Amino acid sequence: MSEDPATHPRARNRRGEGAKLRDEIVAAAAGLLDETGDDSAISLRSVARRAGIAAPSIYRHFPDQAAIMLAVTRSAFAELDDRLRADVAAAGEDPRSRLFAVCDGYLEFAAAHPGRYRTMFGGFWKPNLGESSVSEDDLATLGQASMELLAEALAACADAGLITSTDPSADAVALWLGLHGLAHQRAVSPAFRWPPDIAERLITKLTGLDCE
Amino acid sequence: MSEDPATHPRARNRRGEGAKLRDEIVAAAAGLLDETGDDSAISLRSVARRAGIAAPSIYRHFPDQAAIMLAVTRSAFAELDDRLRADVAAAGEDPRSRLFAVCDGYLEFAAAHPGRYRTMFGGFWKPNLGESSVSEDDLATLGQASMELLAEALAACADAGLITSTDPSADAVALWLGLHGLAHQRAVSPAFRWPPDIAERLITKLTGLDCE
DNA sequence: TGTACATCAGTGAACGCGCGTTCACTGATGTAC
DNA sequence: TGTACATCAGTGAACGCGCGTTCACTGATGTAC
Repeated sequence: MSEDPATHPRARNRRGEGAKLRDEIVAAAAGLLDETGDDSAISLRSVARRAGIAAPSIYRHFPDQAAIMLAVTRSAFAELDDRLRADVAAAGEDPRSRLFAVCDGYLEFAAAHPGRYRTMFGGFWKPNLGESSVSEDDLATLGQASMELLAEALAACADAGLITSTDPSADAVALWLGLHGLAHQRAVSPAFRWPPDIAERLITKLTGLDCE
Repeated sequence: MSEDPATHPRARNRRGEGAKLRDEIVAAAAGLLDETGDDSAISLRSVARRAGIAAPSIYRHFPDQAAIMLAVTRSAFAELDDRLRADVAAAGEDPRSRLFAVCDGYLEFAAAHPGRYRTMFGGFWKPNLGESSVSEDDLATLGQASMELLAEALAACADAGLITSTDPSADAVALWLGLHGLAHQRAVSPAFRWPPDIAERLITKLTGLDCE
């Protein structure tokens, strides 16, 4: 990362450390996404260029180009999940603080990585299933962990009597949809004049809790 | 439309009616979007093939490929706006019915044309501004009409005392974000097990009105 | 300790493809005289 | 009314490009003896 690939092509890994390149490839793709915000800018060749390697070198680590996209998406979801878990842990024991921590963390992640966020949830890049190495299951399980984290935080508020809900898991989906709508659309249309308190407004309405 | 372009290439327009082809090109692009749901499947050449014409014929009507995307997006927004206006007019004078008519119409449009919806709001296909014929203003004004329609319907409910709002226009944005989150994510992940009442749940929370 | 060799990380050249765009054109149709 | 001609709608061939992928390869590094 400290080397400029254009001038110092990159040192080859030592024997037995070839797997390191795999991570560098994923990082290069994530970097491209964050910078261009356009997943059509991610080609096997552009990722290779950015990683400072020849295009065919990718095939030692990924069977095809869809596999790179899956790997970068998976790693982005894992990063989101880690972040949310850390946020909720840092929020202490109060269910209400924990719920807000998840919501805020979610929105901050999307704001910090709009390009990656769009790729995670945009539903484009979808490989021609069957022609590529990526299966339907690979895609279906992607957002699950973060969704469950949100559902747990909301259920804890219901258990504590802070909110009343006829169906906490459906309410969690509704809350997530609102967060997603905001996160996604802010990534897509940063120029829109968003009301400054739009996040609090949305969260308040969807959780039934005041933001204080 | 009744002709199969593969077998009957299409009759050339009469003199003075060349502009008809413009509409056919836009319709072909919209058709591709609805069928494939993938805006990378829309190339100048794929649109030409579908319209039953040679690729260069497009240049009589559009300066470049970004202009086609803008035209098809514009026409999709116009279609959505027309639909919502018709729905709200059909709902009569009750502000509450009118508001629900806009919300339901919005979600139905997205469900009926998921591919087009993703292209309208997905924020991909964004042309390299400056290199193409499409300007930033062209993009900024796109969703405005429908957004205003929603804001008016919500403001009418506030005026009628059906809801209390500290800021009706910000609440309209929040409501729209929820609708968009649901519309978008249903288009992207139709396989997810959405709670059956998710739309009512979301609209109830965001408007502060019961769906009865 | 020295050396032959298998393994491993990564490369360079080439392929066929679909793309956006350009160019000079064709042939039907309406119009001026 | 007939005919020459300008206009218009649309075409076919070609271009250069970046793409994903394949192939046979290179050269450094660790290991067996």
